[in-house]
Amino acid sequence: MLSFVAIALEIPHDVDMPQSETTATQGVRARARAELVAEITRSARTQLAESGAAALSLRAVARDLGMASSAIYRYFPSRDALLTALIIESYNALGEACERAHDEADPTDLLGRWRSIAHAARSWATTNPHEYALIYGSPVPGYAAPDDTIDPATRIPVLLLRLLEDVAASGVAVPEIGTPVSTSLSAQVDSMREQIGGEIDDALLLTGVGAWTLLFGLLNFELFGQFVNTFDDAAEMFAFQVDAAADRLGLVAP
Amino acid sequence: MLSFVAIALEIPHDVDMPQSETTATQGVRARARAELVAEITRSARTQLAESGAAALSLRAVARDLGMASSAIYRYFPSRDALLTALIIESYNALGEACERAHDEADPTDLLGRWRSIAHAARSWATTNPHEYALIYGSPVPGYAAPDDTIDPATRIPVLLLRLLEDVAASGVAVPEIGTPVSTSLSAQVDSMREQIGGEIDDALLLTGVGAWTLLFGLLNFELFGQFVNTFDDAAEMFAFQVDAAADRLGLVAP
DNA sequence: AACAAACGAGAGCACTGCTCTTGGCAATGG
DNA sequence: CCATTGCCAAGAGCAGTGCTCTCGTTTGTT
Repeated sequence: MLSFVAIALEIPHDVDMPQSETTATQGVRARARAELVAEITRSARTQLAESGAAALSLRAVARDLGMASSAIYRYFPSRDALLTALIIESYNALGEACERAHDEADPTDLLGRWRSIAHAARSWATTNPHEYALIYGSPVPGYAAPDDTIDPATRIPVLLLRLLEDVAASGVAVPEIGTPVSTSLSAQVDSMREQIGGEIDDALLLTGVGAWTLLFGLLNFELFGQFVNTFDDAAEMFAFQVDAAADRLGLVAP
Repeated sequence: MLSFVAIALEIPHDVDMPQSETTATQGVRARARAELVAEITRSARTQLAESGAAALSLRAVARDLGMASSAIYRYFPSRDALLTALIIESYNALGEACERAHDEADPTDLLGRWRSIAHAARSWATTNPHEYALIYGSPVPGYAAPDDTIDPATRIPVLLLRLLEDVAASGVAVPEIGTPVSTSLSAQVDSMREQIGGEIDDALLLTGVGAWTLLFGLLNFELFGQFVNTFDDAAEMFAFQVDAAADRLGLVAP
């Protein structure tokens, strides 16, 4: 059967589980429930890491946990809900890995911070390819990402925006872009700047979006097999393109 | 039942179907077989376009064609084989769309040729999102792309390389890259240049890879929902980044 | 005409997500 | 303190899937 004792100790990434607000006061009932939810996601995460998202089976996690498949539905209303939990976990794991790498870098070394983020992202993606595919690959069939996922998904953009703000504040000269910004695009950038409330000018922001897009374009190409037979050691190509993007942002070693 | 007559007329893209080498001489048997294969892929393609790859069901196409599900296995050994045929078709459709757009542009207008390719790719991707996801999204579960797919997949890289060769031959000054090329990466580029046999120097080739990666990174972000709530009109962002990449390649309007 | 290969249909297996019902246990209210 | 209410696990069952095997039938070749 289930062993409730050893479970609460090993919840890997701190994903906001539905463990209400009370942990001990609200009785053992709610706690056992939270632990079981964690146990289900743990088993599902293992299955995802081994075989990928499409092979994730509710019945298999039920077997793994030694319970009836129908009992899973007491904790997750559908397979998509379980997948959503895994998506949120993956976004948070990737975001946390990048944030930690970023925060370990010298704050005054803007180039080092950018490199840390980029290589942390690649490191996480290559060691967790199925989780990466889950969040940056094609969305699962007819599955629309619920609102719960957009917040964890913004961790990396937010992190990059923090970096861009420091770039803007540092006063380094961002290379000119030889491309005019249409009024429509400028309006979009304005509304975006309003949301984040920083002081990043159009050129830097748009170049940053390009760097962000290139970063994950590289990871997609590497992990989804577009580089095979051509750049089999994608690490070198990745490092180069990351540095090239940094150059466009005006990032230089201190 | 099946209507063999009207089928052979509307095979959309010229995918190399297993129609042996003889079309009329080898009897009606082989022809009926080829037509049925085409009919199966046609139905599967419709189902893919409507509901996505994961929802593609062999039994559903069998029902659509009015035949037993087991009969499908006379033509495709597995569901993955059917998916592979659709992947090849999609690669060819996208490649052909880009090639046609490219060939319609003024050959001396290098910027126009790049823009044509990029916007043709986006146009195809946005009108065929499920097909796009099939080839540029996460690979289906434990499914390894067979060798038949790598050839159609190279159509776009080949097309871009053709363009880069003309850029190199045109003698326009490609902007310097402020990033050193490691010896290991240089070796990879050398072996790649050996395969394609052109005269594109390291900087141009690597910048081209960056442009190629950025192009599909943008499409992935747009189609897989990473731009929602931020750049809802991804067309503007796409056009800007495409032009910015062109600028890095030294492409200018004639 | 005889034979062999290809073929379509059906039954069946193991699997999936999901629903409904049944019976037991825990937490709370009178 | 007992009874009621709600939570929970389990089982059966439904509709669907990919895939296999067998069994007649059709088709093409010798």
